[in-house]
Amino acid sequence: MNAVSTSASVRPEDERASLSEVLRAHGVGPTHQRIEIARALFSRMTHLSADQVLAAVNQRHAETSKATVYNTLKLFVEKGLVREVIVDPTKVFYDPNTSPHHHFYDVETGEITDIDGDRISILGLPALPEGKMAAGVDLIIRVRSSA
Amino acid sequence: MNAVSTSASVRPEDERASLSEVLRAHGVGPTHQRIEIARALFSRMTHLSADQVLAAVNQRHAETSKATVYNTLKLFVEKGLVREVIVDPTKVFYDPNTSPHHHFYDVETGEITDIDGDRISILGLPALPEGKMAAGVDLIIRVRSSA
DNA sequence: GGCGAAATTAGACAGAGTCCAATTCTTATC
DNA sequence: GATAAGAATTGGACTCTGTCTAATTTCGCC
Repeated sequence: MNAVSTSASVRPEDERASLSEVLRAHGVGPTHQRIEIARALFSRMTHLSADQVLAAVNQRHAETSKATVYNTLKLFVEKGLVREVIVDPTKVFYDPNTSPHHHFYDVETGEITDIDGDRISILGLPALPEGKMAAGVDLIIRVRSSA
Repeated sequence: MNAVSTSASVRPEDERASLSEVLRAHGVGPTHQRIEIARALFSRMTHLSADQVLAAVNQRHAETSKATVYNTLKLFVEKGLVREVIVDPTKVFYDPNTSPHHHFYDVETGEITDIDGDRISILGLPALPEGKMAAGVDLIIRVRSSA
């Protein structure tokens, strides 16, 4: 289950209010733009790149600048609202699913699919380097069409 | 053990000849530039970005263009001479170690360290998506200075 | 409503990587 | 060793993602 559930019966103003709550709960002051960006991510629950977020948010009429999208995504990552997924050398994806999980990455189509973290154990990891602490474990399985 | 061992006693012309052999063995026609790029990677055995390779190759006097470095690194990846390591959203690293292994990535310093693949088992991986085959498994442990 | 702080903005900028048409090199053949 | 055909290399313009900045707008609070 995730931070925001988006059932079909939620009235738009209630959705905005509940997104506002979620932002506040994570120490993020809610603004129009941040709420729209959060909605773009949480209502889709897929992995979006910054420019996909920009396009989604400005779909009807432009309201949010590129700078704000980048600022906000960075802020959301810091505050733990979304996770960065780095699998593609040309752009970063943002993942509204923050529970521990891993990814399939289709190198041909660019498609990213979640792998539930519960089912996976990684055995035999060596000790972390001296004076370091873990900041995240990303397991990425690259796949392509079978011949 | 790796494709090319570089002991201190190897004469430069022998090193070039043996790199030539390695390239041919992987279906890559040897040229001056490709040999120099291979040497930059294999003599260091560390993870280099494209522009670090460019700088290394042109250290004494410029001899190889940016386009060639990019073309060649892509070719080396296709032919299995080096592996791409995608951990940093701003640049790709190239890893001359092609045996199965994983990486520590220090998010503060950018340092990349190998984790021997022999010691690690990943349990519980789900079936690959329909019609897909694995193209690589990358486990990345992000680390930072402990508080 | 008004004020100070925080957020947003347009657009210039930076850096990694790509593309292209012209040139140069490799290699196979003689 | 010379030649010709194909392969590789080149500079430089270009694209794209992401950053920066100074000016403006909005937010939260009294």
